[in-house]
Amino acid sequence: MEVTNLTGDELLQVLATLANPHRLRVVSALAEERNYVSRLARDLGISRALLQVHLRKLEAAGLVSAHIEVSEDGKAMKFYEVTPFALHLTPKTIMIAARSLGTESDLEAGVR
Amino acid sequence: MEVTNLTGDELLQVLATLANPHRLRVVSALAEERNYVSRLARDLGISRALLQVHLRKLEAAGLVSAHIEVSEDGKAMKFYEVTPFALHLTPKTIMIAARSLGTESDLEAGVR
DNA sequence: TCAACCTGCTACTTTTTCTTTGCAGGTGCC
DNA sequence: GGCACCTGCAAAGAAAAAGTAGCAGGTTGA
Repeated sequence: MEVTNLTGDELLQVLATLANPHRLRVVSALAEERNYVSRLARDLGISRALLQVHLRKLEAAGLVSAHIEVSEDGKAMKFYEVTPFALHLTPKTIMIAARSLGTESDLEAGVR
Repeated sequence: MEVTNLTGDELLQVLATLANPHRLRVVSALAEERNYVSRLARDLGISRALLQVHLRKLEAAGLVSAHIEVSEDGKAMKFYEVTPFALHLTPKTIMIAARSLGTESDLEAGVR
């Protein structure tokens, strides 16, 4: 995942997703080891409901991925892990991404 | 400006600042050429008041800098330019930054 | 059956961010 | 003086994001 491969809107989504302390901690925790929702919530000291909201956003931005796994004792557990990504943000890379910002959407959105 | 040199809170501020289409466009425009407020607002097609708000945020995050310049005809103009920055965002760099997240602030904020 | 785990969702409130509006100051030129 | 530029700020309304609470489902094992 490279910044030069992202459209402006995608970059925007990734930035907005990372711009949150909880989600930064989630990425950090998952970078150390994959984990399942309930345990991750306990580790981070936040409610499961809140964690789920953040995980959904991270997944939507493509920063983490999940899959169900059934433990030995039959519990269905959802394991999350980080997507290996590398965003190189510089004025120049932002310039490139910004070219494809909202362009089509502007037209669709009925600015006329 | 390197991500590994930033505290978690500083990284958070930079991310939150960049996570906005207007501000992304501003950085992009200033990456091409420095500019003064009124003209930049016209170029981007947004109001001057709105631009000023965004410029303040960008400046607070250290992404742009400004200085007053007096034109030949005596007008005081505020020129902005981008700060050369390079943020390399990967799960690992985020892990490092996340260690210093909210720690002191938590104590200050009266969690005691 | 009940407890202790696992998952999911959504309606609602609170908080934060964004944007507009309107006012203030200044200069030079016709 | 009036107009065309330049700057600045802050209150207030509108929109988006964050967080909570409460409900649903499932499994194993005592």
